[in-house]
Amino acid sequence: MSVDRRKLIVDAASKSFALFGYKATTMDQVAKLANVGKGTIYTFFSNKEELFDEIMNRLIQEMKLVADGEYDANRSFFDNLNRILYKILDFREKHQLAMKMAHEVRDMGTPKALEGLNKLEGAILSYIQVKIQTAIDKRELKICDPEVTAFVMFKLYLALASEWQHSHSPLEKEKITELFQLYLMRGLAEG
Amino acid sequence: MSVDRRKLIVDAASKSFALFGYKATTMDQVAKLANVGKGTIYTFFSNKEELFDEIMNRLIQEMKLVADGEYDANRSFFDNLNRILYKILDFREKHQLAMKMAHEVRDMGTPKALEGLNKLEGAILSYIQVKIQTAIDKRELKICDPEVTAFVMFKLYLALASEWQHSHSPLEKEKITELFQLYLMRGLAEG
DNA sequence: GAGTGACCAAAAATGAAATATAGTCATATA
DNA sequence: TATATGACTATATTTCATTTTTGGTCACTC
Repeated sequence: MSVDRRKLIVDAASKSFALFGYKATTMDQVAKLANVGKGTIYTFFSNKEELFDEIMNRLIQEMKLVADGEYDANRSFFDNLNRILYKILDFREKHQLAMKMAHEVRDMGTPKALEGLNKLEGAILSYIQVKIQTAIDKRELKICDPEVTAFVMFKLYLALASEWQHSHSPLEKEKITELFQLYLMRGLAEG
Repeated sequence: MSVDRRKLIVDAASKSFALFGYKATTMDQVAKLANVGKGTIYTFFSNKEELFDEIMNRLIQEMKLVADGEYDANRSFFDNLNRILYKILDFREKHQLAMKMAHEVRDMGTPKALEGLNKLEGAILSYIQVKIQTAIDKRELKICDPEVTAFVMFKLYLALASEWQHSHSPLEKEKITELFQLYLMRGLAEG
């Protein structure tokens, strides 16, 4: 068989969405980047949104894979959290798509980009939530609402890994995992 | 003397900025609301921005007053934090200006609204930062970077008091202070 | 029959004319 | 004569008709 045209399209679209965002990525451009006729895209995806969905689902799946690959049921919640966080922070490039979506939502309000981000956020939150529930059952975490706790962990992650650098120099990933431990796990109270 | 025209203007502008935002508040409207000729506004404020600055400074000062009024050097950092947080959460109406600014920045990107919000955020952050440093010196808090810690506390506050309700029913203010204690102070780690 | 790009309708960008707004100042008022 | 004012102006914003771009189709090619 000849080259896998579907993969060509998905790869080209991935790059384009991450580089230019949802709106600024045109089907003509994707076709040209993938060295494929525009009509060919529509034999695999019924519209632009479906193509975008596939890319987002891939990102989500990839992050799950990274997390699952690092997760070890025999280790403690903190240990797993630390190592997964660390691994995820290594993927700053992979974050580029999510970053671009966030930017686009912020300064253009593209609805499809917002939808994609929400889906990603939802996937991350429910992943964390399950791990939290497990840790509570194992008496590793204090009793708490897993949904609120997952939400807080995610927001803390965003604050340290992304928002902080809006007005300061970025924190090292070692620093971020360390702060995570201090603030959320051990707590600030002395003694 | 006749009625205090300056106060009339500031009060009218306060209401209008909180109700309609920066951009949608016109000087004509403020003049009409204050029952004052438009030219009169310019005898007190050299332009719209200066009028807005005065309103923001009043908000900042008012919040400081609330915080300082509740602060008691003899009590613990946690105790003070809790009570101040509680008091601030009571002022949901007073937050309306800040909320409106946040909305306006989010979906119109008005630069002056952003500037105002940043000023408010900066004031809050440096206020918290000083209290944190004091608490560290008193060995009430573990040693930590007061700037990052103030930032994290502020973000946690925003997450619980504002962002959470974007996709869930709002948390009671009792719940918010309780979660603050759990996550940041005592920490999630069991045992 | 898988792959294509010229083609079309719909959406978005453009820009010029119409409107609204910040800021001024000659005049009114007390 | 101090202060207060609103008609006025220059600038910024909105509107809207026109042009351009783009998502999606389909008759045709290889």
